[in-house]
Amino acid sequence: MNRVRLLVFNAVLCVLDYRVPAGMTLEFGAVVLAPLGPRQIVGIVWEAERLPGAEVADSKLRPLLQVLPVPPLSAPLRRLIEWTADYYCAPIQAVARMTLPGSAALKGGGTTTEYRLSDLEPKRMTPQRADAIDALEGEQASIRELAAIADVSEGVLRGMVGAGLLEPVTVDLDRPYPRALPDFAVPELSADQQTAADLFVAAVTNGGFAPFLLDGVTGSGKTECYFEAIAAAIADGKQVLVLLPEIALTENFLRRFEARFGTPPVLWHSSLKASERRRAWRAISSGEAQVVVGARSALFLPYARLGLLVVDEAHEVSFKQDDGVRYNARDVAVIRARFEAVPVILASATPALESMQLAEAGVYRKIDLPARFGGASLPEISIVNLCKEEPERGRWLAPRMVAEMRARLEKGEQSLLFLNRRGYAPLTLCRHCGYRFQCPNCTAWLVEHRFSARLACHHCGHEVPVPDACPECATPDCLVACGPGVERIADEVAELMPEARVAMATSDTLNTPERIGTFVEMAEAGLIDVVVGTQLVTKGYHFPELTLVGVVDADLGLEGGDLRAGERSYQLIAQVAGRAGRGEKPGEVLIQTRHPEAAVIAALASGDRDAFYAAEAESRRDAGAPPFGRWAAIIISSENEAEARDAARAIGAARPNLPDIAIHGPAPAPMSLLRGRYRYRLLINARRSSELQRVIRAWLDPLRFPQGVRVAVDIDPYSFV
DNA sequence: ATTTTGGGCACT
DNA sequence: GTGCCCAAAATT
Repeated sequence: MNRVRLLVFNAVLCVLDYRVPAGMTLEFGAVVLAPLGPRQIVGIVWEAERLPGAEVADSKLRPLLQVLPVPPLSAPLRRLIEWTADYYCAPIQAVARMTLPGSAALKGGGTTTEYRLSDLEPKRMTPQRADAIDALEGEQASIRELAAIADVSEGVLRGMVGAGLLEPVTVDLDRPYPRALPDFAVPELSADQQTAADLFVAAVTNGGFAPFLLDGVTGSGKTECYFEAIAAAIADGKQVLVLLPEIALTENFLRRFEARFGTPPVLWHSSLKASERRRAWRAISSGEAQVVVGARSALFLPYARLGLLVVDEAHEVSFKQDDGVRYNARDVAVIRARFEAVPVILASATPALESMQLAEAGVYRKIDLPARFGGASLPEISIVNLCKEEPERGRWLAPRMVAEMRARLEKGEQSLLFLNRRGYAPLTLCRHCGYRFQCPNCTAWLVEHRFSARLACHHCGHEVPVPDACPECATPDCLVACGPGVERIADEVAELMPEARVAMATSDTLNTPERIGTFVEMAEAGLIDVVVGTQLVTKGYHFPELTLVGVVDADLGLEGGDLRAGERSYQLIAQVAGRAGRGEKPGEVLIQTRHPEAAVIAALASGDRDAFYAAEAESRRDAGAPPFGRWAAIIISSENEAEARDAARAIGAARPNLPDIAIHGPAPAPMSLLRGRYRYRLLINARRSSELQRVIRAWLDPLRFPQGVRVAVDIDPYSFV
């Protein structure tokens, strides 16, 4: 009797045994189609001893239907899936699901029909058709995508297909990508860069696990260094994965990549269209995709010949996924490199404390790139103490900030104001009765967006038009905006310096590649005097005339008691400071704060990064926080408040009593209502040596909860909401 | 998660 | 007995 154990993508079933029909050959990792009741499901053939499950009698087993025509998942990837599920207390099938595309992409082969403008002379012309013909010049895509591009209905385009104005083109779904050329444009490197690049290249050529921490200030040329490692890998026929935070912001990165290798990389991110996702997945799993640039979800794909992993901006908190499987892509990338026996490069100008500690402990090899490439000097940083230099009433920019901006304007240079808060004002209230606009689905104020005349929740997307009168007391014109957002700062600049050309750079204004492109072109051409932006502006842009960076509120990120708040503030401000003086002219940075004595601010002002890490390490040691101790959170949520509370109490009642593990709660989470779900939370603080995951599993596994109650475990949480 | 089943109940 | 609704059981 030939039986196999499958890992199936089903929340409850997880493990199912099947009979192998005569003539079917299987290996571990094979992706197969199996019958389940009247349906068919996809499963992965797994080592039975690694997937615990009750033995089912041979007589109950049904035969597998077929082996799907994709390469089997490799042993290192299977071990990575097991490790991730184990470490993050996540269901293994939820982790495994991240490696496979939708089931259609597993079937292989196939074509799709796209459309483009034909040469035919239009007989009947309508305004919509004229618009479409204008907008679709040079485009080729599905009807739906063309309709989005031209901003006309699909009906209009179908009519044009009928009239022969659009012609169908049959496209191979799995058409190959253009080849990246390792020697397309080999750059001149500085001595420091060359040393680093040589080390990376040697590590790639030799193979084997080799973790590097590439530490270099903004503008020191980290990218060029690891591009050489990429070149070595693809010259060897190996694949490379480059993980980046927020893939939408990589226009600049892609241009640099194309300039170096002659073609763009294969992209992987959440907003790929189904056909693009499928094409990329098949190229990745077949080994044809040479360099994949992706967001954290690209980490679990089944690379056929992985030779190098790069995590750029490795300190970024967005590598921590906060829904579904709560993993940290930076940490898992190092584990994957170990299982695959390949080098991994973590690149950052402001590495996470955890990474610094691992480098100090000798686990990572630390490579420093001290100088700014091209001789540009680091900006001068000074502090504006808002307690002493107060802005005028109702304003947020201190007189010194305004004076410096005016000086830049007169010289024809640019200023950048950084405030990590979208919209006009974070809170709106009624002057008459004190009513505050709150999100009905979340524990959060509604943020006024004056641009779109709406009040919006930044957590769930809830939006209402700004009303004329207070909804509580019906007093007209009584609403006051409290606190600043970037829109309000932009207004303030426009009032103070009416002659200045002000541009806002937030995810609300720069939400398409076209808009980003226009913004960058205008800023580079000197058509913008002042940029007011959120964290969107902290990386990637290089404006030669930018000589002043103003941080509007350096204390903003320090609120909320998040254990990484200090580090995150430091990183954000250091990154945005790095925007100043990247050209010929030296840059200056002004930081507005009410707490100039705070460790973060003092370290920024003195430029003493080591002092910051030392202070941060000490406060983490005191708090038992990583890397000295460990934190975990259990988050219980339900649409029904009583159910969530009862489940949280049941978990609290079953808490283990152990000497080296402290358990706090359950208590309502700081955001006790999020996207319509009531949330309770327990926090667990443990010694580094404790077997935290095993304890949590033994604690939660026996408990059962009503349907609708979700219990999520967050190991090494970043967000404490 | 999805599908099947079976019990309880109203109605013919 | 039949149809219908909903909860419980089964799915390998």
